[in-house]
Amino acid sequence: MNEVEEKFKEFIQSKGLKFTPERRLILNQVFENHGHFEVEELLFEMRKNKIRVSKATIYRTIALLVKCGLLREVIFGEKHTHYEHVYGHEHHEHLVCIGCGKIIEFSDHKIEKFQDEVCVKNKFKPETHRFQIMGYCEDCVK
Amino acid sequence: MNEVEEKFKEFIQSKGLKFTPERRLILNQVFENHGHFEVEELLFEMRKNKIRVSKATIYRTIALLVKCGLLREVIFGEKHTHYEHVYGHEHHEHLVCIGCGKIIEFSDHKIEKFQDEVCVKNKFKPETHRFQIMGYCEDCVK
DNA sequence: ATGGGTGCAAATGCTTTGCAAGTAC
DNA sequence: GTACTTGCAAAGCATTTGCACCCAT
Repeated sequence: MNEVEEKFKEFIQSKGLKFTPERRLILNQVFENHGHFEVEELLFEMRKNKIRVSKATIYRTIALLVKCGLLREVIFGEKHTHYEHVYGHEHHEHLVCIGCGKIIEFSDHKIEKFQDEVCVKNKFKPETHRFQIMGYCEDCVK
Repeated sequence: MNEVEEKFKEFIQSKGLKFTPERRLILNQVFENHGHFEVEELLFEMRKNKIRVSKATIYRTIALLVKCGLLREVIFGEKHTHYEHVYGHEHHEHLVCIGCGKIIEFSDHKIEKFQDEVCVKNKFKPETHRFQIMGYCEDCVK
C-alpha cells in the first residue's frame, strides 16, 4: 500500500506534476478494495466513504495510474472500460462469463512463451497482450 | 459470396425477419472488400459507390450479421468497434501495432488446445476467445 | 507566486432508439 | 394487410475538455 503511494509519488514528481490530496485519495481507494473495477464503481465507493472527488478527476488520475504502470486497462467487450491492479499481481488472463459477468483469472507461462514465438515469427516487438475466453461459468452452464 | 448471401437469407427468414434490399446491399459491401472494417469505413465505401443507406440501418444490419455468425466483433482498444469476416476465414488472432495501427493476423492451433486445457481446469464452457498482442511492427521499431 | 490541478457543465463521439412512413411477405 | 424496416433526428453513455477558481511546491 505504502509502496504503491511511493511509486506513484515518484512518477508524479518525475514529470513535474503535483501530488494532490485528490490523487492520493483516489490512489488509496483504487488499491484498497478492488481487483477489477470500473470508474462508476470507484466513484460509488468513494461517495460511500464520504470522499468527494469529481468524476473528471478520477478519469484524469486513472490515466496517470495506467501511464505509470500501476494499473492496466482490461476490456471485456462491454461499453465501459475496466481496470485492474498491476502492482503486486502476476500477469494473468481472464475467463469472462457471458451469463453472470463473473471474471475468473488464470495465468500460465505457456502464453508468454507462445507470444514470444509468434512475435519472432512476425518480427514484432510485443509490449503487452490480452487473452480472454468468453463463455459460461460452472453455475451458468446449469 | 453467394453462399454468404444464402446463409444470411436463411438466418433472416428463420427468425421471421425480412430480406430487404438495404440488408443485401450492406451484406455485399461488407463481403466485397474488407478484412477488418469499422462502421465509418463501410459507410464511406457505400457512399463512394453511390449506395445510400442510413448509419442506423448499418448498425442494425451488422448486429444481425454478428448474431448469425458471419461477422465477429474485434476490439482493438480504440473507441470504435471493428468487425471482421468469420465466413471463409480460419479463426485467427491479432498483432496490433501501437505505432501505425497495422493489424497482423496469425493463427495457431496451440491456442485452441490451450483454451481447452484452461477451461477444463476451471469448469468453464468456452464460446469464443480473443487474443491480441500489442506492440510495434517491424517498420515502427526502427 | 505560479504553473499545474480541480470541479462543473458542456462537448465529444460512437452507438442506440422512438417515431412516422414505407415495404417484404 | 400486417409485421417488420427504414431514415431521421434525438437520446444515451462513457469519456474528455474548456474554463474560472484553487493550491502544492
